[in-house]
Amino acid sequence: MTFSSPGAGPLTIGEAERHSGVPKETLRVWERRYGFPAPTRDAAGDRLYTVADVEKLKRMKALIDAGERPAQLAGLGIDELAARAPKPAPANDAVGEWVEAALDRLRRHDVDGLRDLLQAGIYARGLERFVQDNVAALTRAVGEAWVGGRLQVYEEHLFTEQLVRVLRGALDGLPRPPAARPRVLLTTAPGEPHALGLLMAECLLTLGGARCLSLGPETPPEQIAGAAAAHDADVVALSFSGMFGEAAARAFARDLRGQLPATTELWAGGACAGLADLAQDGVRPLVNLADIPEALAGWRFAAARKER
Amino acid sequence: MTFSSPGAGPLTIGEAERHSGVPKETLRVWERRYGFPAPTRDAAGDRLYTVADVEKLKRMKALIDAGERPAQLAGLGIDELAARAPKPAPANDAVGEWVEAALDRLRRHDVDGLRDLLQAGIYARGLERFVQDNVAALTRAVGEAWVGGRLQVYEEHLFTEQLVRVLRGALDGLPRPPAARPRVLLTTAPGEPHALGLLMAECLLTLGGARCLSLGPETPPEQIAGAAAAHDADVVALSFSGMFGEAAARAFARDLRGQLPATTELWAGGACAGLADLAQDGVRPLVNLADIPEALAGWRFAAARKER
DNA sequence: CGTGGCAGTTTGTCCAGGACAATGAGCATG
DNA sequence: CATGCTCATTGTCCTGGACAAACTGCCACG
Repeated sequence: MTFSSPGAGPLTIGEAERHSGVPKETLRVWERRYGFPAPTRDAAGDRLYTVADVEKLKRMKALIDAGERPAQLAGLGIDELAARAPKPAPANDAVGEWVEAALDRLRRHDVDGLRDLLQAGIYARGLERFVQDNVAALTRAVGEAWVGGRLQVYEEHLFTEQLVRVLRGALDGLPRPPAARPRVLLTTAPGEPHALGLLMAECLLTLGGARCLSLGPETPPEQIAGAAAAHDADVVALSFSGMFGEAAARAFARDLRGQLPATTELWAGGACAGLADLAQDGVRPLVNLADIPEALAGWRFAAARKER
Repeated sequence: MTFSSPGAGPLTIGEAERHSGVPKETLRVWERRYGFPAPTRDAAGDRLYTVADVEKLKRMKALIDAGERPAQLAGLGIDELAARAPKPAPANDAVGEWVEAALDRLRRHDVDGLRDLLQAGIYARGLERFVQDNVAALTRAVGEAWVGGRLQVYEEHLFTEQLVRVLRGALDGLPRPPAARPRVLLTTAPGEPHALGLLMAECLLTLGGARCLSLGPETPPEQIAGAAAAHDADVVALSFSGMFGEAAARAFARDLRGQLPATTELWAGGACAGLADLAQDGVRPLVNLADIPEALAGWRFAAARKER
């Protein structure tokens, strides 16, 4: 594995895969079919991608994950791709203005100001509404700004870091009675590194009186099943971001469902498309964050009926 | 992408890659050269790996990352692989006993007890010595226990999660004067998802009076350079875990060094082998955590001399 | 007019078997 | 003992083809 110089010089296919998220096989087949990317070759005949190639690949992947088709996208320029990005909704209400203020501080690199604004949001609206409204709107806005090329990658990293910090701090302040029910095991599938959704869910679940245990991201299914058994979990909750493939999410959830005892519920939430269809497979889809309190109430109702 | 059923049934080569961490190309070439793994085929001729194959692959990868060679390992059984794992050092001193106590709670799934023990360690020894001695020894012990098959993957996840929680909490309690110097930008290279080392470094740096800004893991080099410029960083600090390749680490550090202004120092720490050689490339290697206060003092000395 | 099934197209993943550059090991020489 | 050289080991990349799953558009039917 050589890292070459992704900043100035050309990247190998492996580096292009890591930086863009598009697998090697797919890069080669796109080249064959659509003529993009069209990398030069080094002395050994290995492909060399430019930074601009990788930048365009990232945009393409974001749009494909949002439902577009590669054949339509490959011929477009980088600015035309940005034009296809979903338009940022105008800021009309209070949350919208708050989101704009946060984005503004992010763009001006005012890290402390951003953190203060996040923290102030919690105090002003309470943690539950903050997570459900402000955080949800803000992460969407940041994602859209990134796809549209109005935000650097490092600015997104910075944003995530500050949000994690504030949410973790809030979570530490909540009471966590050890005997609370349901006991919820939180994690993501392998290949899904985004842990922010997990943290948001943990906030709402803990607020709702559940006992949360987070494994962090990327736990293999048999390990999830093992952990659920060891910790006597009533519910396993998964988070799938919008970047995660629909088919992969369904296959993973179905597989995990098969490995869990029938008495353990499986919940799945996040921005991933087609989540609602999971209901057929014995998985409870949480299409938006407001479904979490509902799901908790549902579990408690069922548990109470079983008691009798 | 199908996820199949890694718990019960056979896995495709892509799933085997995701679950074992060994790339597809390497799986095929190992099969050709060493005869392991020897997957069956489905009707279409695609490889089908068993769960046992993947389990052995995980162990092999762990040992290879620790310096063993694949040709020696491929012929061994799963128990012989476990026997090759480094022996856990006997617990003689106070830290050793504390580590044993923590491992014990982890194995008994006493999450609250583990967190209390971690927290108590901070109070008893102070954050600086806690991070330098206890956390360093504990993470090493957990890594060894995992390679030796004495710890499940999910137990390791659980451990990391609790440690992150406690360290983040401690960090929130530290004063962070906005004007403090040096200003340190923290992150890892793409392909290095482990953020624990980053968090430990952030603790020690903040204790040492530096102003830290963490980007979280996996920031591309040009983005690091951009962030360093935007935030007027005096130092960029990278963390490379033991899983990260030596050559890749060097190439990445050298590349980044070239993109940073000469007045910005570049520090690199972590368990990655061959880190010390980076000194030739204008990178300051931090071979163990105790080097961090030293590096800070060195920067302050140089900065003071420049003032005059 | 809506709905379900069917053929055609698009798309991602996998295969074989060869090649090569970088790393590490073993050995000879100063 | 240190340094340099050669050889074996190892991971990554190549080509060009194949195929199954998902999605499209179309038509017939209720």
